[in-house]
Amino acid sequence: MKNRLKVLRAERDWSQQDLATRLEVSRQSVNAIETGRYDPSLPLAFRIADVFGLAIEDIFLRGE
Amino acid sequence: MKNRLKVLRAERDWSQQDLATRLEVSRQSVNAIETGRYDPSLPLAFRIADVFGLAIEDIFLRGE
DNA sequence: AACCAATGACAAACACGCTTTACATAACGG
DNA sequence: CCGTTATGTAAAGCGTGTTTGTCATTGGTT
Repeated sequence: MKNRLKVLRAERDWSQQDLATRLEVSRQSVNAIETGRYDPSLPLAFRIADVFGLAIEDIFLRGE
Repeated sequence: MKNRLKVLRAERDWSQQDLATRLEVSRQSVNAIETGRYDPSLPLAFRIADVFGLAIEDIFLRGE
């Protein structure tokens, strides 16, 4: 499942560690999700959406 | 994570098995999600949203 | 009463999400 | 050159998501 995390981080000038801290997950989790190695759980997806102030559908893309 | 699956099924008069078939998952998965025993994966949450023609945020509730 | 559909729940097994620890690389400022 | 920051990846371990199989209960039908 593709996502726009890298771009959204860049827009805010956040490192993977910055985002991980805000989400209260490990940096490796952010990296793994961002590089598509796995998808976040639904609760984590909600936290990600909250951190960026967007809907889940605006961050994670249905394609593939 | 609370959800509105039971109501959404009722509105459409679908059994848990009907929904499971549309989602291509087991009936037990639908039942477990519906009764709150666990949350679906993000890809499954997207399929659920698609089946009902709603946004994930309109089916799964942030509270608790 | 007997039957069947729908629902809820449990167990065992396997795949996946997420953790920590660790290592490697590239880019930057002293 | 050295130290620091950012990123990608890997292994081991734990908890969760999903499956198949099974059982019990409830409500409706015949």
